[in-house]
Amino acid sequence: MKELQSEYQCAINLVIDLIGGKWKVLLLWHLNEGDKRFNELRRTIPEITKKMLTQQLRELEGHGLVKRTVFEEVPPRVVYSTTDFGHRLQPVLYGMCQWGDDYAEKEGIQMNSCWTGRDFMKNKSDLS
Amino acid sequence: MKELQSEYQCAINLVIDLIGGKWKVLLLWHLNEGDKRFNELRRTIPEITKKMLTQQLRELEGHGLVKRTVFEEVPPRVVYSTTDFGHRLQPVLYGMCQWGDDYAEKEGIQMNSCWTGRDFMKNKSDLS
DNA sequence: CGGAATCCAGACGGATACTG
DNA sequence: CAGTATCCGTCTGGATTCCG
Repeated sequence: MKELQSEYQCAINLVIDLIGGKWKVLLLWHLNEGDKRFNELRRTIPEITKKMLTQQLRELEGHGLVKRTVFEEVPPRVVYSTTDFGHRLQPVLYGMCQWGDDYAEKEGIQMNSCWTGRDFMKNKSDLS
Repeated sequence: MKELQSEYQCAINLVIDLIGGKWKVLLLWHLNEGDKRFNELRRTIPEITKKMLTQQLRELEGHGLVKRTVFEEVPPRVVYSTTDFGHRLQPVLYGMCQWGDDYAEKEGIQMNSCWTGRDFMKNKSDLS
């Protein structure tokens, strides 16, 4: 488990320690859609291994960005969701996504089935 | 040099490839304050080694987020700045910083001299 | 001043086997 | 189903030295 420092020069450094790395932002993004089970996340992100998924979810949980709920059933069911604080990151993730979309368009990079910034926008206006 | 994929599942993945890692977000954040020379960046971020600084700046340049300008003088002078597109990420970085500040406050983490989201806010209202 | 080259440790990530 | 445990290779990042 990655320990935070007791002191930071700049908030950006803290943010990098909290959500840096290859998977965390992606996990938070997908969890913002709604609660997800372990294997549901694996299907959503096929490239991640069980080991990495467990590890990253545990760190997010440890830093209070993700909540892990265990239902004592057989077979066991575990549901992951963002905490209120983790959820507060959503506008930022959304901004990142939009910026990424713009970059992809500018550079002619193909974007696939996944939930993108534009989809999100469309979805929001559908709701209103 | 990290090559981008020709196709992405999700814009977030593209964004991670563009500005992921330990240094890029921090560099873009500092470059948004204004153009900076190589050793100026080193002083701003004392923990980064020359190798990493060069490497990360080159990748940012290669992806069109940072511009590198060489002045043919003795001693040589090289100035780095954000491109227009790199600059478009600023609101996102600002949002990250604010969120990080909130986290630090919530968790009682000390924040130091560096340019933070709040400082930025203060600065903007000073200008207006 | 602004790098490049080299070497090395540790983090990251894959495969496989096992478990309540 | 939702993990743990272990082994192992790759690869990123850090320290140091050298260079025009």
